[in-house]
Amino acid sequence: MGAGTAERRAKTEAEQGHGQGLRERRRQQTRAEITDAALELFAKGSVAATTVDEIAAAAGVSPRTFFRYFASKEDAALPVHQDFNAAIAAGLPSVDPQGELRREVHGLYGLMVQPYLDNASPAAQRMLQVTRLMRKEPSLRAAVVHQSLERTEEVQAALAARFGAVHEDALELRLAIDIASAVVRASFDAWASRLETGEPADLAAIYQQALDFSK
Amino acid sequence: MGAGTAERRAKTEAEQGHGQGLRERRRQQTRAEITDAALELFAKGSVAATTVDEIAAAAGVSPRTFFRYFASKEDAALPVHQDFNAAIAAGLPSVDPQGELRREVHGLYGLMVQPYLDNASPAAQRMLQVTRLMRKEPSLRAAVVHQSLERTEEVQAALAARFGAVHEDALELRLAIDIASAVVRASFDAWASRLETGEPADLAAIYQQALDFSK
DNA sequence: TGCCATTGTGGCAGATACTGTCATATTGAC
DNA sequence: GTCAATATGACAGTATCTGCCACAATGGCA
Repeated sequence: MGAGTAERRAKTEAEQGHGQGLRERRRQQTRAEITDAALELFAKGSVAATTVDEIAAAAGVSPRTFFRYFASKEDAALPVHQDFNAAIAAGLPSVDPQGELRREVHGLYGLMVQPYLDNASPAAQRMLQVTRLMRKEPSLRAAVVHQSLERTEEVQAALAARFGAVHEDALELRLAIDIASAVVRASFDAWASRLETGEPADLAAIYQQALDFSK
Repeated sequence: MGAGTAERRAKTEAEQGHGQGLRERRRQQTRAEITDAALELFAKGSVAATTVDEIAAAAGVSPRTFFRYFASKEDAALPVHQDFNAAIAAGLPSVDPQGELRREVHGLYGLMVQPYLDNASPAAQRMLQVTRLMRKEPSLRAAVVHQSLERTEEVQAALAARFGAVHEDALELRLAIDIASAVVRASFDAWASRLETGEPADLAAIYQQALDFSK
């Protein structure tokens, strides 16, 4: 295994260039396979009728491993919504502590829709697929709300620190976050709903409408 | 049918006056006992550390019976929030289909806070106890949001029918409901929060502040 | 008052979700 | 090439929740 080993090493380090090492890339791949399996099974049958064991088998991993990637079968179908956490984290530094509360928070949550403005993009197609499924599955909607709730608590803490004494009252901050979150969710829902019925739907326009209405 | 039969009939109907018969009253009593047991155990330990078996034992019923009353241990602590459904149902007829959407929906959801405006009332004390517990227990918060989500779907259907063609667009209706719901939840939370820290707190004033802020 | 349909309850078995732990294999750094 | 870190799988165990059945309590009706 002399030359073979060296070869393997070189390959490994080259791969670190984009994916942080083979290990991490393999992890992302497994994660994606679980998600694909879950979405397919959910679409074929239903969320309730699909077991974790089935998803794990379809993805080629053990049930135990499934739970190392996702906390529940619902979460397996919604990794898209975890990207939201990244979007929020990335946008936090841009929040102006002196700015108007509602405006700043809407600006922050508006980042969530950015990646999906082009209906034809793969990201948008994926999001549409999930949102469509969500419209039929109450348990998925509940899971999204659950994720949203957890995110809310973190965002509130982060924003409270950032706004400091300007908004020491938690009431308005919490409300601003919940409203911004509702605007985003309603926009995605309406977007998927309209495309489902064949209507043309522009996510940017829908989001703007929702935003205006919320004020 | 003799006089005896008539007498029994009358007695039965008299009981229906407050409790709809002994059966229903007994049911309410059992329900309350389960809730009390759950709240006590949750407060003593934590929601996660408390099992359904323990709650059932403390309430003097079998675990099987527990699940005939509540779908989960979290729900057992939150029957208060099911009163919301009754409040909404009662208020639906008063919604003006010609009125402004946001205004009407806020009017409807505002009914939820009505029973708790007097801080000293037993209902308010009970609500405070639950809300305080909720602030420490993420799983209870999640359960409340879950109940809220289910209620939302029903309310949306009812209001869509009531508003008819005036608001054929689901986006604004959904958003109005979600915002009104968030206003109520944030108000209760701030109310409990301020009383917890010893501050004076007027639920009516807080709700008004939240309402103004949301516009 | 007595009969009967309805309804509440408990016990049991079982499916499913999830977690801790250990042994094993793979990866990656030196 | 060796060793530490990490990923996986298998296993056992706990908790949630449901269907089913037998039994008891209730309430309508003759």
